[in-house]
Amino acid sequence: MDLMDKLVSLAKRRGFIFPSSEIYGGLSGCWDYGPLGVELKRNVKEAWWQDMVSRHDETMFIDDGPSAYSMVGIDSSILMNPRVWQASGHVDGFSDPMVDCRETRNRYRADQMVVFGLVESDQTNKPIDDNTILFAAPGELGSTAEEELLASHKKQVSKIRKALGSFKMIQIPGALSDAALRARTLAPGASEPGTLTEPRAFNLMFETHVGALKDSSSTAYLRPETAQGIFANFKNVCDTARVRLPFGIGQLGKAFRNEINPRNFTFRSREFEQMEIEFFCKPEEASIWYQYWRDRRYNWYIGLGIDKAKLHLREHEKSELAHYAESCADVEYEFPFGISELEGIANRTDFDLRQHMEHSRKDLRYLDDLEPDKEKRRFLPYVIEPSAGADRATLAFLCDAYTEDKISGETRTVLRLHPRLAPIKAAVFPLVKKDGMPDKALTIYRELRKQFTSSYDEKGAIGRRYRRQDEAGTPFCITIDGDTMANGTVTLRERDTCEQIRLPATELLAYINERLDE
RNA sequence: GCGGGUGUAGCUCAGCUGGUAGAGCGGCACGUUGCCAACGUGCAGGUCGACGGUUCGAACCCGUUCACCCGCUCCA
Repeated sequence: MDLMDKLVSLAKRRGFIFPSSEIYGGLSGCWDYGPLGVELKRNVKEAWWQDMVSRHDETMFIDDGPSAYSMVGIDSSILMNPRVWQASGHVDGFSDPMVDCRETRNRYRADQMVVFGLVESDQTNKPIDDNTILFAAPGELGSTAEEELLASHKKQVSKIRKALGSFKMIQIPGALSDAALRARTLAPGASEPGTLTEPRAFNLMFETHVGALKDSSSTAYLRPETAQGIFANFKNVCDTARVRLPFGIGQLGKAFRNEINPRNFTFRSREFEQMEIEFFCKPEEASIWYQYWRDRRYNWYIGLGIDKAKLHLREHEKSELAHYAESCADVEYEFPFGISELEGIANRTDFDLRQHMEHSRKDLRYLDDLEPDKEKRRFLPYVIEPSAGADRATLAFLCDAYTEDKISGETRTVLRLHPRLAPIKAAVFPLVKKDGMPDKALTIYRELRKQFTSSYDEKGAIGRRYRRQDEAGTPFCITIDGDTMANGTVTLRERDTCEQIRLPATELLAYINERLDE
C-alpha cells in the first residue's frame, strides 16, 4: 500500500477526513473534515491568520522586509454582484467551449477556431489525401479566410503546395470535436499536429440564482476565488482602516470551482478554502515586495515543520504566466502523488484594480497625500498576491507528518505534526484504573482542557493509549502514576521520541504552552 | 470528458467451477495486568456500491448505472 492509501485510510479510520455525504455515495470533489480533521484544519487556518494578519506588528520590519507595513483582514460574501466576475475575466474566460494546446499551453475558444483542410482545386472539394495535415487558426467562423492563417502555417502550406501542386483550402466545421481530425490538426505555434485537447465547456463557476426568479437577470456565481472580494473592497478599506501603502488585506474563505476532474484526495476539490493576501504597494516597489512575499510564504511552511527537502519554490517561466501576472512563483510540495502546488505568489500588477475601476466606474486610485507632486498623487497600486489553499496545506502537513517507525520491533504509526497544528495538544492517562489515579487524572485533564484541546483515556493498556494518540498526532501524553499520588509529579511523554520526563503537575500548563510556541 | 482499474464489516482484505458471509486489525464489556499496539472470555457491526436480468438458487454470470482510483487535462 503506498503512502497516500495509508494516509487516506488513517484519515478515515481516525476521523480526519471523510467523503462528503458518504451515506449517499459521496459527491466527487467534496470532502468533510471529521472531529480530528476540523481541529487540524482550523489550526492551519488559525496559524496563517495569526502569522499574517492578527499578530502582525505594523511597527516592525518583519522577516527582513523592505519596510514595515500594515495588515488587515476582511470576510467578504461568497455571492457577489455578477459584474465582479465580468471585470475579473472569469465570466468570459471560462464559460465557452475551449480547447487547449498541450504544447504551447495556449487556450482557444473552440467555436472561434477555424480548421482548414486541403482539397482538390476543382468543384468536387474532395480531400487530396485522407491523412494530410489540417491547420487551425483562431478567428471567427465564416469570416476568417486562408490569408489570415498564422505565418508559421503559411510556410507549411506553401511547402505542401510545392510538393502536391494545386489545391485549395476549405473550412472543416466541427473538426475539433472529431478525435481523428483533431489528431491531424496543427495548432498555431505548435511543432506537430495533434496537440489540441477536446473542446470542453469550462463552466468553471458554479451558477445559482438570487431571489425567486430563475432568469438570466438573477444569475449569480459562487466565487471561484476569494481575491475578488478583496479588490472589490479595496476602496472601503482605504477609506476606513487608516492604512497607507504598502499594506495587505487578508481573507480566509471558501471558494468553488466546477473542476473537470477532481483528483488526489482533498488536493483538487470543487469546494475548497483559500487563504489569500492581496498586498498593495507602489508600482516601482512591486518586484522587491514580490521577492519578499515569495520567501516569507515559503518559510511559513518550514516554520510549521514541513520537510524543507520536499518543499520547493518554483519561479514560473515567462511563457507560463497568466496574462495579468508580471511574475509568479509556486510553493510546491512533494506529495506522494507528485510535486504539486500549495500556494502561488504572483505580481498581478494593477490589472485587477484597473479592471474594477473600468467596470465599476469608481475611482479606485490610491491617494498619496505625502507626495508633493500633484501629478503623482493618485495612482493604482500594484498587487502582490500570495494565494494559498487551506485544504492543500492541511493535506501537505498530514502527508509530511505521516511516519512509520519501529519501537522494539513493532511498527508505530505516528503523525509528527507541529504542536501548533496538532488537533489534540495533550492526552491524560491514569496508569491504572484504581488507587485514586482516575480522579487525579481527571482533575489535571479538566485543568488542561480550559486552555487547549485535550483528551482523557483510561481504557486499555498504557502502551495502546500512547499509540492511539500517536496516530492522532498528539504531541504530549501525561500519565498519572503512583508517584503522582505521593509527590504530585507526573510523566510527560514526547510523541516523537517516546521519551518521558517527570515534572510537577502544577508546571504542566506552562511547559506545554512554551512548547506550543516553538 | 476519454482510456484503464476497483467497489464485500470502521480500516486492510479473503471468499474456488453459482449453494445462503469470513479473517486480521479496530470498537465495546468483564476479568487479569500495569510506562509503549499484553492476554483471556464475550458482544456489536455487512440488504457483498445501486438497479435490472439469467437461474430452483447470485457477492460470484449478463446488462445498465453510480462512486472511487490511475493516466491525459486543469489549478488554490
